[in-house]
Parts: sequence; C-alpha cells; structure tokens
Amino acid sequence: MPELPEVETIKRDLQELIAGNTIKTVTINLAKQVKAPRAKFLELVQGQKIKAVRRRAKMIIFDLQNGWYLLFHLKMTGQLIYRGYPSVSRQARATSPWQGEDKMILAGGGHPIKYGNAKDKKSGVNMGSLGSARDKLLINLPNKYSHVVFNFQDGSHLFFNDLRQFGWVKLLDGRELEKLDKEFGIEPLEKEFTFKKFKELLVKKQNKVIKPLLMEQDVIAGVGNIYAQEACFCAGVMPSRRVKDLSEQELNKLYVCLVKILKLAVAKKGTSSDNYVDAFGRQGNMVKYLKVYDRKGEKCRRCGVEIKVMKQGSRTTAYCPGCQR
DNA sequence: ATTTATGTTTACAG
DNA sequence: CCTGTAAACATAAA
Repeated sequence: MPELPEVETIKRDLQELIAGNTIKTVTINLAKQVKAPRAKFLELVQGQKIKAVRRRAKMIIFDLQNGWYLLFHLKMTGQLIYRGYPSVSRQARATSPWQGEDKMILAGGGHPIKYGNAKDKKSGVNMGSLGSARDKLLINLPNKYSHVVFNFQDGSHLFFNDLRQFGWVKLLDGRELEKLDKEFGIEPLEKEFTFKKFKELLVKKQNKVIKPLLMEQDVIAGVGNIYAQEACFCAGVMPSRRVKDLSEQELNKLYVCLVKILKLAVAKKGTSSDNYVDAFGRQGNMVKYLKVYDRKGEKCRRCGVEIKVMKQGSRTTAYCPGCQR
C-alpha cells in the first residue's frame, strides 16, 4: 500500500519513538518474511540499539548500533505498529490523542485492514464487533497478521503486520545497503530533484508512457499508483501520453504537480480510507484532496465530467476526460 | 458460490 | 532493450 508519503509519515513517527531504543528480543512468527537466516538475524539484531530511522523510496531503514541495517518494505498491506507507554517519549505522550486509559500509545501505521465481520481465529475476537479503528488495531496485538515482533528493552513492542504477506524485512551491511541505494532513482522531495533533472530523466525515456514511467522506482523513487495518477490529472496530461509527445510546458506542469502533491500528502499524513490509522491513530487526511484516484464514475471536481478508468499494465489509472489531454 | 480488485514488486515469456 | 502477464497472498465487494 504505502507510497512515499505514507512511508515518510511512518518513518517520522517511528524516528521520534524508537530511535534510541534497544531491541531485546525478536519474535519471528512467519519466517519467509524475514529475508535472512533466522539464527543470523537474531544474532545480529537482538541486543542492538536503533540509532536512527530513515526512509529510501518506499522502504524504512533502521540504523543499528553494530553497523548493520534493518530494512522494511510494506508492499501492499504491511504495517509497522508501535505499542508502548507514555514514558517512552514525552512528546509522543503530549501529541497522542489516546493518552490515558490503558496508558498505551500506538504509532506507526500502514495499510488499512478491513476486518469486516471475520473472526480472528487466534483470539476468537469477532472483529466486526469492534468499534473504532483504534480498537481494531489495539485490542488484538499481536494478532494473526503480526508476523514479526520487535520487543524493546523498555517493554514496548513494534509489530510488523502483513495481511497479504508480500512485505519483508532484510538485514544488510553497509556495502549491501549502498548497492541497494544505487538501484533506486532520485528522491522527489530532495533538493536535487529540480525541473532540469526531471526533464533529463524523462528525456532518456522518450518512448515510455508517462504514468507508468512516473512509477518506475529506478527513475523516481517512491511514487506509486495513487500519486502518479494525481500528478497527471493535476498537470492536465492524459496518463497514456508518451514522453516524446509532451511539450516543455506539460513536462514542467508534471514536475510542479508531482512535487506539490507529494508535499501535500506528507503534510496530510498520507492517504487513508476506512479504518486506516496512521501514526498515533490519526487518520491520514490526503484522501480529501485526491481528484481522480478511486473516483471512477464520480464527477470531476474541476469540470464535472465523469471520471473514467483505464488499465495500464496491470494497474488501474483513473483520469478525467474533460481535464486531461 | 465465483469472480474481481487491491495503494507493490519481481520473474518470466514473447 | 521493450511489453504484457502472472504470481506472491488474504480479504471484501460485486
């Protein structure tokens, strides 16, 4: 699920909460999501302090004290949910809407889990009977999707949940991290992402179709299906256009729009729907600002024409026939 | 009951 | 090189 803005949101909150924490033990419930031999993983991770939390593309990186790096990819449905106590972070206590009660705070986030009325076999809890989004996340941790759990020295926990089990956690040394870093493109929220640079990158791919191109991780890192669609709408460009047919002005609009939308999405703590909760249980608010994504059949907020969809590769692209040329 | 779709990425076939 | 498709998996909606 999460694209750059959602991963950035999770990263910021985790940085605040667990940087400085020491991992006492790790519980691995589903070994295939840990891309390292179990013994090696435990050996190198348990007892380590987390020096910092970072993001690259759609990945979260923990810098460990011993020089190794923990790398998470949430793919479609992964979540990193932190459950701790107010004493863990004074600032977290001050800003969490959930202080008091059982004295726990929650942070992290990820894909919404629509529990519907399914029963959690592990706990026997009927998820449909639960009320708020908070209940759904808090009550049942670890739940049947908690495939890896980091238990900190101070008694708090970080749950790596993943309904569809596509996500992973890796353990890399410095050289491997550097190598991986090179496989990804430019970070669109960094200073070096100028229009000149954007144009340079795209011009190398003259024959490509613009919307899927925006999602290519080795060109621009972190842009996924939602924000690529939104950038095309904002620029008034049909997602099926080829780079070679785009004017200078259209390229410039795409650049300005992409940066603007990503920044807005980070400020709004990402896109969310249903019972999704982002860090601290606050809902991401970006969904209000989406113009085409998930709006098939609805009227364009700008021109009133009905939003249509097309398939590009295996991904759905929504667009406005009135606003996009 | 069956089919389809899902915010990701990779592998593979042509 | 490019393109498109399936596949990893679970769930909800159609």
